[in-house]
Amino acid sequence: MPDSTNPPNPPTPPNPPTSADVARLAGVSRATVSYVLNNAEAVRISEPTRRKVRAAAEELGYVPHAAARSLRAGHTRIVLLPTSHVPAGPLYSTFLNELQWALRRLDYTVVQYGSLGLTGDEAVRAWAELRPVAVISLGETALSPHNVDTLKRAGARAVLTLGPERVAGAHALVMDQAEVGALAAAHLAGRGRRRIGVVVPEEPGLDLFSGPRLAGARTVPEVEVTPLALAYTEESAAALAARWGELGLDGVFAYNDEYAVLLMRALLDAGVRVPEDVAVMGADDLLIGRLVRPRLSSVRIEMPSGEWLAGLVDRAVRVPSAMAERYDLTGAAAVPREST
Amino acid sequence: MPDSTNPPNPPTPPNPPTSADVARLAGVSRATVSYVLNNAEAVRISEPTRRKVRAAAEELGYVPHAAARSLRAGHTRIVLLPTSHVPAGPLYSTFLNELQWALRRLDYTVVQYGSLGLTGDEAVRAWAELRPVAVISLGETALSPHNVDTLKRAGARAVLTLGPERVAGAHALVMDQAEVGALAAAHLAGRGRRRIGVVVPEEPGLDLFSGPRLAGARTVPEVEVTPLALAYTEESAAALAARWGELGLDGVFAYNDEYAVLLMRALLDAGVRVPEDVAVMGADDLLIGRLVRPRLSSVRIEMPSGEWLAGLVDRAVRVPSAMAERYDLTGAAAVPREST
DNA sequence: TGGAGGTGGTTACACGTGTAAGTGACTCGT
DNA sequence: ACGAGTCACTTACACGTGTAACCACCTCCA
Repeated sequence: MPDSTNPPNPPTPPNPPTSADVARLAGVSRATVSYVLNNAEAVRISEPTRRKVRAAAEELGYVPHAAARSLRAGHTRIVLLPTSHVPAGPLYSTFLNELQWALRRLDYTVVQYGSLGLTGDEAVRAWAELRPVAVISLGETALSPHNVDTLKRAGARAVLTLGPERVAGAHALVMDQAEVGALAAAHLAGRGRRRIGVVVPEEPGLDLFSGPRLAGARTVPEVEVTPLALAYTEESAAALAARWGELGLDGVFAYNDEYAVLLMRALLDAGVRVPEDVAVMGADDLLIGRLVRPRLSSVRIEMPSGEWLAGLVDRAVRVPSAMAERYDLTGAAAVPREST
Repeated sequence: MPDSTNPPNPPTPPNPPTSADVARLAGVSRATVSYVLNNAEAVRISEPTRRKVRAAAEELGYVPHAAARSLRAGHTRIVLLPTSHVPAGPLYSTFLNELQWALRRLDYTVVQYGSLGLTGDEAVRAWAELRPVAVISLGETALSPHNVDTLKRAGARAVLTLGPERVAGAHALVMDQAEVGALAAAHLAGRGRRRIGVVVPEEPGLDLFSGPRLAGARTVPEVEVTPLALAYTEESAAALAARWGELGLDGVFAYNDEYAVLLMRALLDAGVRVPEDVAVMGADDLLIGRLVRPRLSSVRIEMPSGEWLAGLVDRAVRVPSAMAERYDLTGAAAVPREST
């Protein structure tokens, strides 16, 4: 018993108070404290005792220990969100924010976990240590069926993947980014363009999106595709615009409205006319595309709302069986404006 | 012992394997398992035994239970990041991302925690349950000294606040958003403008930034300030531009480059000339401001890098005493371009 | 031969919590 | 007056881990 005669503000706070401390101060057993503080209804505790316990807890500033609690309970309410280290565009980042917020509202604890330089297996084991009740893999690293198994053995009741294809054992939200590229290329082809460039961001971490979008553009037979690396800086865009003539392109699909606006600006500054000399197309239908002149053509994507996904996770956790294994989030449409 | 004769793929995975299961399979005691798997050097274990244990752990897919571990250890490596539910601009959101990534690299577990509709005290108690080793309050709700005390009693070795003023007991990163507003207003005044509007976003959650920026603008004696509510949509901007004439303003400071670009577009579309009729000024010096015409004047802000802040947190955790109580992150400068 | 010292383990406890099962005191109906 | 039944608690165990303390065995030297 190290703390006799509690000073009001000890210079070195000794230890977080436990329910045993509360029990001692209230003059009851630890079990009673637990019953009172958890509002147990099956056990009858007199009102005066309840007040004593609550007062003692208040005075000590008692806060239960989440780790001990979930150790005892055998499960957590942690939802693991392995994220890459790049913001990946406003559309995606808004979605992510919504998702976190909605999960919090459903009383889950959201834990962000970057996989660092670890291999897939190492990363998954690190995730499993937290015993998350659900994992939402956003596709930075594709999960193997074995990984899904590891997570489920560690107590995960739901493993969701958001990516281009489905993973065995997990619930999959299949969203086909290839279709975005295909729509863009088809739209450019419809405008009579035949030799188009596809901007691939140099920033790492976007591969999951940029790869399929490029591949999708290649599936359109009428056009010939040239990949173009571009960093999200004015210098990089100016350099690309400077060698534009020798590329011989009459259309360009720029991965994203942000990259598209950047490139279009550089092209205009270099004297290339849009859309006369080159048609420019973005994606994600961001507000910025409507604020520039000429207005940017784009591809609108149906992102699921964060609330919807959070609700899906919640259902999957509560009734793991009664869930579809695959949800198709197809829904993209070209939005023609002035730049094509 | 429910699992005799382990089938390779049981349809219902029974329970996550524990170190006791590993010990049983390897034919050693649980302590030996712990020593081997944690590479304890103080205890001597023969090489054949080590291999047996590792093999057993591998076969069972054993993953340690983080909650049990940190319960025993008496501390965690959780860094709590109470965030608001709005992205709050690219500058800030990039910073946040950097921070999370850097913390992960230092082997901390980042937990995002929105405070929902809870009161300050309730929210802080919810945070304390996780026994985080550090809390980085990003100022959504200002912490009271009592709150800081609660967190420290719960084991937090460092509480950092990022906001306009310092909180007793916590390490403070004081970044004065008022200066941003003052600089913008002063710059407009220097261009001869006297009646300026200050755009205040209608989106909730930005109050912490927009409030001080507005107040800062008001500290400049030469100008008269009119607050202007604006949502981040084209409709809202168009509506504001439509009644521009009756406002009688010759300058506007728009909180953010994004809001500035939005408003400037609407003004130009409504026939208001920039900068002849009205000078427009943004903040945060985003790339977008350099891509529009006329180029947007802005206020550049020295945000600390995420790595820097992560390093600071790490030092605060390891040597709580040897730390300054206050860091001033002042460093803003007007960046004149064509819109003023 | 016998004790000192090293080798390779094991036994036992603590961390903080939730809850099933048990217990003593009191009331009540016959 | 005495078993049955309620009330208001307490006792005891389990969750999974790390580590200090203990112990059996072997080797080596006096």
